[in-house]
Amino acid sequence: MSKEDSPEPPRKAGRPRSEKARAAALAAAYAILKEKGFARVTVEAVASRAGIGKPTIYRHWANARELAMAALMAHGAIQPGKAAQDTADDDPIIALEDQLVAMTARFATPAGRQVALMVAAADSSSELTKSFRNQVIGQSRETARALLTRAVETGRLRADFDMEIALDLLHGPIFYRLLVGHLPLDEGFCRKLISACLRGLEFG
Amino acid sequence: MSKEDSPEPPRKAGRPRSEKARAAALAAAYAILKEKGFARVTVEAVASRAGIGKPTIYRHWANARELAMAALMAHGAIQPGKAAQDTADDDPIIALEDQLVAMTARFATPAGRQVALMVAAADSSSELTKSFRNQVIGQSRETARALLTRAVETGRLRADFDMEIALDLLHGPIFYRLLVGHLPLDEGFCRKLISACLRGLEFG
DNA sequence: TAATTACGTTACGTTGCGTTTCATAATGAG
DNA sequence: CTCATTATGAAACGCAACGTAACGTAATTA
Repeated sequence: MSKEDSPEPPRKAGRPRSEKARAAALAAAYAILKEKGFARVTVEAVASRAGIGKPTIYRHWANARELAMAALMAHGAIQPGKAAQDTADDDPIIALEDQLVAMTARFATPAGRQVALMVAAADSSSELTKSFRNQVIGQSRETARALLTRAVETGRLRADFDMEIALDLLHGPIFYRLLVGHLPLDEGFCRKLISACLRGLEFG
Repeated sequence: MSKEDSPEPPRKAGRPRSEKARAAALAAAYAILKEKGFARVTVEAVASRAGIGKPTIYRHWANARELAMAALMAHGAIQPGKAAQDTADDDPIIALEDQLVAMTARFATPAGRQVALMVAAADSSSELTKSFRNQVIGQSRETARALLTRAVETGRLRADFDMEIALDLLHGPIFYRLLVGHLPLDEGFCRKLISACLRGLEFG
């Protein structure tokens, strides 16, 4: 259920799309992305570097932003790091902390900030955008959701909170500091944030 | 202490900058911003509409983004709404709720989303960006900070939390939903968010 | 073999950028 | 008053990238 990419290849008439050209475009886009940043991933630069034609790129993606998102997804540069699950302590709370700290560290870089910005600025109506959003933010949410659920089941947390709100509570402030940049986004902040989420501001 | 705009006008030699041209640019930029959105605020469009020259615009602002930010600030389109303070209940917690709900309502629009996106995407090294950020997010934070402080003083909240963390806890998730758009950003969310912040996820 | 579709190349028109040049206008200094 | 200084609007520039169209060619199905 994880890969229903092509239910069936209906094999139309005519010359098939070149998978080689597609892969070359993704590779070139990813290379430019890493070397020169998001703004330099232009259709013309990718076409030139990949040795393919511009029209071919437009046959596969709507514009350079979508191509950049596709390149990031294709190269798995957004994966939440399975290390989080390896490090998973018996205590789901500690595991949650570790996972959020790791996620923060991955995003608190110029490249990570660009990825977050791409999510924020992307055209919401595009299917590719939705996939990208799911990879960038959905993954971390699902991991956190599982840990919170386990924490509730083992009696470490109350059970009467709204799960989506809780996830926003944990992730929102990180995203906020990352993009607004009003205050530093470091591990100390991340840990204090989690602590505050758990304890709340009121008297117990 | 609120307007130390020009400590002194050092009156250099030569023709002075045309305040009329400056105002025309800001007005035209704001009009285009409202009518056609942020992306259409180009230096050429503003110059044409304002009846001024492109070089004049570049003499005042570094690029179209900064001009757009300046236009928004000049027209006070970002003010936090003093209504929040008027509505201020005796109970600072209720006042805080009202203020955050009002802020959310203002931002949960296409225009508000654009403003948030401008903050996120702006060049952090620019002074104008910092001013803009202060107007967009600083204002609401200061209001919330005052209310939280009052709530602590009147014994409604614990006093051992980190104020900046608390402010991020309240604002971050709103900003997050606004820009990521994974789930709706409405008043119900806003109120549940505040409730969760106050209570925390742990047992009391 | 014919129809169909994608390929890479090349070229096109468009938009917007940021800069330069120009003659002209407005100010302060001498 | 005259001069140096600086800003103005107008026009034009070269640059980059956009997205599209026109080719002739290659690959595939019917």
